[in-house]
Amino acid sequence: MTQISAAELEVMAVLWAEPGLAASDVHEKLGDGKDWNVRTVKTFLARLVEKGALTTSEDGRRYLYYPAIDEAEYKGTAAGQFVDRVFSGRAAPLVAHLADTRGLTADDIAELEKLLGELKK
Amino acid sequence: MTQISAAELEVMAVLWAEPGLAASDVHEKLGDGKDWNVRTVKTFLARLVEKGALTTSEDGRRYLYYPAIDEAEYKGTAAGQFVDRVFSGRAAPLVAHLADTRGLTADDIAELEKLLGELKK
DNA sequence: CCGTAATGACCACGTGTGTAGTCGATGGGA
DNA sequence: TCCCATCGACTACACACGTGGTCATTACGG
Repeated sequence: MTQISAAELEVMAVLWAEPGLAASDVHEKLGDGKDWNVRTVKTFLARLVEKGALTTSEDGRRYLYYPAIDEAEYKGTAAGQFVDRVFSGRAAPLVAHLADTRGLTADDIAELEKLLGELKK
Repeated sequence: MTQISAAELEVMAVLWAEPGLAASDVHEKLGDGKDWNVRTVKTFLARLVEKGALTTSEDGRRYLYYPAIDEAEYKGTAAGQFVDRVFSGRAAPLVAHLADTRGLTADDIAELEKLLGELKK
């Protein structure tokens, strides 16, 4: 599984949210904050296709892009790798650190409790 | 804050666990699994010093290396960045994904519950 | 005392990544 | 009809990273 870089991941996020966009559309959606040249965005799209993370369908003389990997699956794997890399595989300290440095909201805590309740079953 | 790469982080882990080692000691401690050439380890050490993540003290004709950044602080920041990058800043989905793809152990769950109990206060 | 092994300083090199430019084709508005 | 904006294809390039080599020096065991 070739790695998806930080910048490429932002492109994936756009297409996970709204599959079937053309390069210029992706560029537009990214506009918020990111001010990448449209050619830069096209480079990322091309690399993601090369990596097998996106597929294309032709639409006239342009391409529409679709995610070829599942969002949930990717994120799960990424989370696992991160926990391994930084926290030696232990999830609890990760949550502790998150709580510490950025403060979990009450909502986060409630959500986590609900989650734990389900996990215990 | 220049980024610390995956390989460099393993070196940091050794020195966080046991500060004041020489390059060859670090190489030895890494032996487990990693079979990096001692020169490779030295490259990482040098780069970490350059990045300001380590400091050195001379010990005869060699250096002893000490972490210059705090472990907990680094991990907290890294966790925050990861959650931002991959989970749009939401911690709960991250835990959900971890639970999903790698299965939290009963111990993990217990630890998280304890943590949440404290956070609620 | 002498050679060997280890040390730091510096160098190398292929691949990935962020950031874009050039070029030839082409669809659409003036 | 004709020119421009836009598209994909290809190219560029500096810096990071993983991996390790060379070289001159020096401490230590025999």
